[in-house]
Amino acid sequence: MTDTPILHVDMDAFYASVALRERPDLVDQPVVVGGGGGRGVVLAANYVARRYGVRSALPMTRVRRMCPHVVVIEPDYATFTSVSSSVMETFREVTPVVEAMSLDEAFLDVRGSTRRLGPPARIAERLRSTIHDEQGITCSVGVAASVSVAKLASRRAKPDGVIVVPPAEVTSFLHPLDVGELYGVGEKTQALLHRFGLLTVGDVAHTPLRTLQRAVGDHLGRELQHLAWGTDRSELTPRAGPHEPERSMGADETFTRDTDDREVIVRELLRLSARVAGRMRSADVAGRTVTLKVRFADFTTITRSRTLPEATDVTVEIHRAVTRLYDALGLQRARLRLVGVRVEGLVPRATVHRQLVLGESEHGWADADRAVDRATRRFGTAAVRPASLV
DNA sequence: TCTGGGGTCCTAGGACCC
DNA sequence: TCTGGGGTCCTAGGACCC
Repeated sequence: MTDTPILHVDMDAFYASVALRERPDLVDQPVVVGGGGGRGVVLAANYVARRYGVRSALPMTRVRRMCPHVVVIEPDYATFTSVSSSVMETFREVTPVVEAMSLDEAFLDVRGSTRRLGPPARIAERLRSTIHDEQGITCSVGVAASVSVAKLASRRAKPDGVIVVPPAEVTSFLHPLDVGELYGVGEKTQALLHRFGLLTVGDVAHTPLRTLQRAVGDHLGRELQHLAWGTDRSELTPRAGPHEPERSMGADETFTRDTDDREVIVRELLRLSARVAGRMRSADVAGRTVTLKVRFADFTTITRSRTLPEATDVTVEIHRAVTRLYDALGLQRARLRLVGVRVEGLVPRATVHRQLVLGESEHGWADADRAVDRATRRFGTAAVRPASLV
């Protein structure tokens, strides 16, 4: 038995590390993976680039100013996904209790593995060397009794290290940290807590629950108190992939240039509706609530949603719903930066029984979609498009 | 030439029902 | 006639995570 059964394994600069396997000549140069053109942001930066202050989510325009000789590599998701699958397989050779958080990180519960493989720290090193040998990338591992402490430990261990935080050391590890380090505390909540004079995790730990809840709300207040004492969950939910099954599916796209042209916008909504509906059909789900997202040139963002009488996975129906929502906004000359389409309330398609309204005949759009799906599978996405997109 | 795209969860108010 | 909870659904926004 072990008192630190939770491992958090996190690949170091995952996308950048994978990209650099193909370009070993670049390892000593600042490299970022991300959309190079126009309005992209950094997906991952290697550690050389980080010395210039380059971080994930930074606009590429700023990156080029900070580090003019940076090398920008376009993301190759197919490769990222396949490396991720192999890494997750490696995890499962250690324990069946793996909770994947994303392509590049997962929690492992090794309670059942210590008899066979030794203490958690040894398991962590074994994982690290296997992944390094098989995939040519490094990772860091945090080991603790609970999920959030393990996660903070892996961050501290980066890059290419392991940190074990035994129960007796949890508070001395956690309490000096800034509140912003806690999971669920982002920029806004950090600023709020700082304004209340709560700077460190220790400050939060020693604040009465009621006070905390008045500041950040009932739910988050309680959550923070647990995080601050390391008494968050230690049970994992084994999951094969990052999200499974999904509660919503959506797609959005930033225009290369802001636009107020209804025709351009409605056509983009069709493209996005087709993308979302297609993914819903391949996942065998349908959904009732359709949401339009609009981001204006000044970056303010609004959403408008509509719940349909019946769940759908039909491109034309989703497109019709978001187009109505868009028209109902009554925009005049407002320039849009981004539009998005999302369908929520997903249920297995098999549970959806369409009731045809009396007097309304089946339009055949669902059949048309399935024909498109078949053609797409045979000839690729470029082969079949709605007429207005050709 | 600032600020992507995929998600999840929480809050809060109003409608509606019991 | 006045006063009430509780629960669920819908909508909009916001914060957060990777």
